[in-house]
Amino acid sequence: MGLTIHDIARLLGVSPSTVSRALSGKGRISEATRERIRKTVEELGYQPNVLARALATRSTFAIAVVIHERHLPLDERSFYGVILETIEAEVTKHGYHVVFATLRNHALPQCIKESRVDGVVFLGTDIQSKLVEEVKRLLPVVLVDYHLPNVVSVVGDNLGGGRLATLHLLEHGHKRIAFIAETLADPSFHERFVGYRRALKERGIAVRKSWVIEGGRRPDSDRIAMEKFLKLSDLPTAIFAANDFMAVGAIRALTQVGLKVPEDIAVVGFDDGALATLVQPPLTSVRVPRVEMGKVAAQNLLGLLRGGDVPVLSVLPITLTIRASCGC
Amino acid sequence: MGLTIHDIARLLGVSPSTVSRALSGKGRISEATRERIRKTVEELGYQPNVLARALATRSTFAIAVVIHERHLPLDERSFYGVILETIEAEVTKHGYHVVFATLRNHALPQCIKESRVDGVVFLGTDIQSKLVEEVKRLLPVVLVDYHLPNVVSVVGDNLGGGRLATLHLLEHGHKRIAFIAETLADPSFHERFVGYRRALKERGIAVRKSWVIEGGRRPDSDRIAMEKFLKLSDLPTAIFAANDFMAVGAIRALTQVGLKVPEDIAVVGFDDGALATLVQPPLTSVRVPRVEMGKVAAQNLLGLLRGGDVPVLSVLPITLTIRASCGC
DNA sequence: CTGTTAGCGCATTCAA
DNA sequence: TTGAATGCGCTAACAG
Repeated sequence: MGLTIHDIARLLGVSPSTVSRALSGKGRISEATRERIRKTVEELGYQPNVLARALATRSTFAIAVVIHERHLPLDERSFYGVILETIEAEVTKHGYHVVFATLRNHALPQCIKESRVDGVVFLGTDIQSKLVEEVKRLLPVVLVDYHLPNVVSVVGDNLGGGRLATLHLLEHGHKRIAFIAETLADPSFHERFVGYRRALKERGIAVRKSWVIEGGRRPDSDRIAMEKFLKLSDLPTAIFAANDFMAVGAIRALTQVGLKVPEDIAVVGFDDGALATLVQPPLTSVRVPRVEMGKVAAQNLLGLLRGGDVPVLSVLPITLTIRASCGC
Repeated sequence: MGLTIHDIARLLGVSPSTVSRALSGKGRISEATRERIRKTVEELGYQPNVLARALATRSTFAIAVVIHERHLPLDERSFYGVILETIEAEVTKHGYHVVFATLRNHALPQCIKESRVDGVVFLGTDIQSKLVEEVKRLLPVVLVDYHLPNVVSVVGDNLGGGRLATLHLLEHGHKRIAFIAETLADPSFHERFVGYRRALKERGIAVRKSWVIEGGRRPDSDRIAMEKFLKLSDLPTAIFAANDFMAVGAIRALTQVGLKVPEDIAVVGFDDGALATLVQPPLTSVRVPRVEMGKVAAQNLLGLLRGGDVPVLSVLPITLTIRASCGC
């Protein structure tokens, strides 16, 4: 703190630019003086001033991780915390920092406007493509858990996962399978629904509209959905829930009215997070590779920052974690 | 982007410093020229370069929110995501940004070393006081969910909450109340335990050591603890869990062996997060004011940055959210 | 009230 | 291989 490149230059009887070169590794410099400089830098605990460096080089060594306000709160129902944490861990290895920001009212986050960051990761859906295009003109952008044409995106295989879960229930002999979600307006949930639909189609089973149930975007979405479900005249024998939150709500609602899971009604969820092992029976759930998503997103953004070539769309493989709620 | 203070100065036939003054609001300037400047700045969409500004003023308008790696992952069991998000929302109002960082191996986070931030919020326990002292010499520091002497700290009333929960069970007529936690080595959990002990003492009931059960710091801590619990020769009639995660695990374990909650054994948790309404029966739980904690932490740090006076210890009041698991 | 001057700390030309 | 000079964009002290 306070110690500058001039101080250690003067101390060693060299010029500031020599010190700069020694530290940045750019430009030719003799091994001897480099070692001398490195040594005293070490001893004195000199820390380069990143602000000055950023001003001179026009790069901040910081990235923004931006989450849409719709995905808040970042509470027990969200898995974006894990992704954030993974991105931080990954970019930190390469000397980068993470600025955490929220996307409010579709307004360009201040940290992007102010060029406080070298690149941006957007977490979650519902980000207007116009906005993404605007940011993309300024900085490298990576989308996570969402995708847009011509923007580097990292997603889990929602469609494949939805299909996998549904096929698993079909293999258990279920032919009457309901699909419940908070809302199909959410692209991820909709993709899972398409997977469900595809699996049924493959087995020649028609989709019954009344068995596709939305609870709405609300805290008690699970209750609303299950109220609708329990009012059905001919109850399905299985439920595929678009996420674990809804699946857990389903199990609770079913248990409450005396229906046994999985004997009376089987349940499969989607996410395979901490909730899955919290319920009784333990939840069979499609595993969303959140850690991998964070890692790939970070690596892709770092790739873009280096000017490298990066796959536009990374669809990460998804697996089914089998526990008891499906009847296995 | 690219547009500088010189550009708009030249455009208006004034000097750069005049523009600077107009924008910063510092120094005297005529209302007329200020308005002229403000107008063209608006029209041209000029964005001051924060890096240059930071270099000149030595203030970054960014704060760090640092979480100890022990509290990772930031998954469905953590409530620090909410606190992070609240802090971001709060400081954003005042033009500040949030750098998210992890405390690894008790090493000073890079963003602090590099003076990328003006202040620091530490989230969670287990932060070595030596480290905090070191940071405090460099920057204003606020602790959340933890406290240290002479450091501005924001905590929930863990002791009061533990007492409240235990008293509630006592009022239900329970005299045999177990306490389960991941570990008493965690200061928050220990405080909750002290509250439990105090409540029992107040009613002249002795603490039975075998009824104070730790599951350890592990993902399946709840299972371990409940295994121990179910092996007790004389089963308590109530459980006070140090957090909702353990409470939910308790309910699951009890249900699994055919014990009814709350009829056979009552359960009270601590946190009152999203998990509490996810289980059956819904969990009676001590509400940790996470949003308030985040807000107060942010406001206190902003206060310190302004050089104001700020309370060293803020103990936020805690309430009991009564649902069904206690027998009410 | 406004313009001039001199840094903030570092990177990067260009000479030597 | 090294040093001197210049600039990154803004703020602040000092004149005027």
